[in-house]
Amino acid sequence: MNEIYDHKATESRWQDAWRKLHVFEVDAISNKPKYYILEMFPYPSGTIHMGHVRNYTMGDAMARYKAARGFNVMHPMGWDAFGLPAENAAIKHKTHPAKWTYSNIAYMKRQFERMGWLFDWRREAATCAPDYYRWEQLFFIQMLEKGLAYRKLSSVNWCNSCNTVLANEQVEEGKCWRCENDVTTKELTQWFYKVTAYAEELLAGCDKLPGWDERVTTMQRHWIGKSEGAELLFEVADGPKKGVKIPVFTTRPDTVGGVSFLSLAPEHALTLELARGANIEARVAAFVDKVRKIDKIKRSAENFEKEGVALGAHVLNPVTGEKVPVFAANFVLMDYGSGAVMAVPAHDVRDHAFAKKYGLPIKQVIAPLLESGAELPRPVSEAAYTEPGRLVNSGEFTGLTSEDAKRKIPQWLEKKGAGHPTVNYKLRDWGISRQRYWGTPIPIIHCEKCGPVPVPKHELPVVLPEDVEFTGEGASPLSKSAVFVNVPCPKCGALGRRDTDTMDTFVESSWYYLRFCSLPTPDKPFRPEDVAYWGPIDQYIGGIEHATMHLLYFRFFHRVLQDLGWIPAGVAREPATNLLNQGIVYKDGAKMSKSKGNVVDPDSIIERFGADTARLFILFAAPPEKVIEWSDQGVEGSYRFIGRVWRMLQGNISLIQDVKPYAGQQSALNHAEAKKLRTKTHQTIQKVTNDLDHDFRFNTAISAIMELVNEIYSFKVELNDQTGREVLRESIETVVRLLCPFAPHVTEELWRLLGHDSLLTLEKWRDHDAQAVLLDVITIVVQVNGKHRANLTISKDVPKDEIAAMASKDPHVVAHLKDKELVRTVVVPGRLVNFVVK
RNA sequence: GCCGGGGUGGCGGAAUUGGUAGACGCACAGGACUUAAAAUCCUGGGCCUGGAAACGGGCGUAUGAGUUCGAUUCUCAUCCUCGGCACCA
Repeated sequence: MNEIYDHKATESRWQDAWRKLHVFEVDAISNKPKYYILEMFPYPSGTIHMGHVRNYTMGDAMARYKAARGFNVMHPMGWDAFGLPAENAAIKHKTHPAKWTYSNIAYMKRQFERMGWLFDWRREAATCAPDYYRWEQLFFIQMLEKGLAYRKLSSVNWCNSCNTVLANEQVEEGKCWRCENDVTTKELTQWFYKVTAYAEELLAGCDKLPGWDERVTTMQRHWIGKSEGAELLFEVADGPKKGVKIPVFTTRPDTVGGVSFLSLAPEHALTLELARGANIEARVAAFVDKVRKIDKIKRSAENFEKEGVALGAHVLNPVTGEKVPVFAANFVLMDYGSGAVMAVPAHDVRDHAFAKKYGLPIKQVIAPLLESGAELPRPVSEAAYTEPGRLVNSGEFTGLTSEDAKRKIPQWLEKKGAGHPTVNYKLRDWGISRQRYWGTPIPIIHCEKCGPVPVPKHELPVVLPEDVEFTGEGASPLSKSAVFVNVPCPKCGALGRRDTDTMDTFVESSWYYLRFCSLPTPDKPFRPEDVAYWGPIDQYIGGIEHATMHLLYFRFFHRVLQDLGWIPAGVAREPATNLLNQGIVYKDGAKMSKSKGNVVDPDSIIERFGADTARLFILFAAPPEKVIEWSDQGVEGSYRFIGRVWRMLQGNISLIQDVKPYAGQQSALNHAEAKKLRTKTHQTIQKVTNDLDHDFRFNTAISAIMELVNEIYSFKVELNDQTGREVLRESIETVVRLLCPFAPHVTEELWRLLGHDSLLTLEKWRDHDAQAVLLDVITIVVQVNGKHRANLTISKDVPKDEIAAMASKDPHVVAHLKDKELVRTVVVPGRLVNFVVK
């Protein structure tokens, strides 16, 4: 008997076996149902961290389970290999980003193997390979042709530390998502992907994703930010721009009667125009200049002091015909709606503050609909009343409810050509240009005569040049490669200049799941028939931090590629059916991070306790979507459990090695202890199966197996008890089988010690025996007035009406029923009896 | 401010969706084995309380109400907490 389990030798031996047998290599031909499981691929930073351990252990456990359940499981892996850290490392170590990246990939791939994670490595892809990004360049050109990619000068988010532009999604609380540097704004000409073209569809799709974490769909709904309202036209009444109509967007067209001024964004094209020639022109110009100098991020903070300046001009209220002044105001955003807002101080908090500050009229047009007895809100002269209500002081619309007026006023204006109902979104187009080297080159040549010209498709890929120096200074590193930059215009042949920006790395991760569907295909990004077979992803797993970044982009890209014809029309419109967002790994109350110095290195855990221990701990410590607080003692507990399972088999091997697992009927067992153990065994199968089928409750699945192990420890059997030994063997084999997805190495070894020649990883799952899970003796809870007073152990066959009679005889119950009047008896079959007394 | 989660022992967490609250694990305590320790195996435990013990009694799932024979679970209010968005007109 071998008391000590040698995790090091055992784990590497089985990893070798799995590799040699290519166990997780699958093809798109099978009579089994397909199951595409994918974890968000990692950035090859150098070594794996605990977040990876959690993410990929969950994926691996699911993949192993689903394969055992008879699915044709595709579980691929690759590398999100472009990005800034490679460039920074290049600057620091005087090496090339590619060299750094590929050596990291090699190391991390070994770590993946050491964790026992099984993938179909034939499908591996690194996004920094020209064979990968060339397709992205083609998609770019096709999107350009369809108007889904375009270039514009705009004010963009800029990170001074990363020296590059950031998408809106990459700015978190005014800071860079990567380096946490304060983000500033810059005016730059950039390439954009037109996500807004899909705004409505992406929003509607959120309702059709029942398999997604609701936190994510909620965040995406908010991010898309749909507002229904109206566009109203205010005509300029005086000055040089008399007659020009200024559109404003409002969600409250019912309040239009209360407009007492119009506010324009300082950047609005009309702001300076309207003031032209008036004696206040200089003041307005100074104000605009001042506001522009303040960073947009700071300016858009809610508590930023509201300021404005009158432009001298007036506009006509399209409903009342009233003449109201126009202001420039620092809180009006140029990039939402039309950059102009109708101000209704009586019913909007910001307008109210502004009107108070500048002494502008506050006209009430909405009166609260008060239920009797309700308190009157403060008068509008003191505070804005922002709730809906009934219209007052609104001419022919007086008396309508807000709800009716919101519909009727835009309709009425539409007939007069002064407005119409409309919808606005907060979602902005995705700025994809990055002023960095280590990314996909944007396949464009700028020509003085022809403008931006796409690189002809047959010339793709535009490969990243090698002769680039990494200094960390100045503009795009690519601009320093003369060979790269100076090329003839594909249209006119004159000397042009390549675009020296690269694409946001989120573009690569927007379609890698499609690439994985095919084995490497030199002439295509992927084969449509493979995508038709494997798509969509059945189970996607990754961190919630991507809720409004990657998870939004890849929903967009999936639709674009389907509309471009790359994805067959029959494939679902959503890329992933189910999404699990694993929680973060914490230590000492904070997310593990190098800067906080609270990182636990997975290698050290593998070394000391083995991969199975690491896997078991990370799955057992908390439900998948919750934060895990790292606990060294918890890890030791998982380690102990593996040892306990090992000894359980070692200690019983002489009793079970020459018998088969019990294969008879449950009813044929007459030994009470054996019967009990077998019931527990099959209940455990049922419980674990159920936990894995519903939301992957790994933690409770593992605790159920622990219970079974405890039960086996207390089961005693004699050598001459053949049936008892068979039941014991069945139980022990069950533990090994059920534990395999979580702790595959030790269970593979135990399977071999049980005398099997097969790989446990390739063995089928077991179904529970429906007869065995039924208890023939059940415990009924007996309550008096809802208080637990006794337990009644009876045969499951006792008829309902006899149960109460039996329960009432229990001495404890008798004591509580004494001298009381029995009002009612509640009997829940199989569960409880409750005597209600007075 | 708005939206969405969530408050259960010393800790991580269970509880078949209304039916024995605290499974399983950690930590702790006691015992066995050992010259000893480690490891291992066994036992114990929500809190208060009566009893030498066997065995009872009361209170308990953030707080307060409500529905119900019965509430961690449903309803309302309050407090706290985490996450997201945030001058979006």
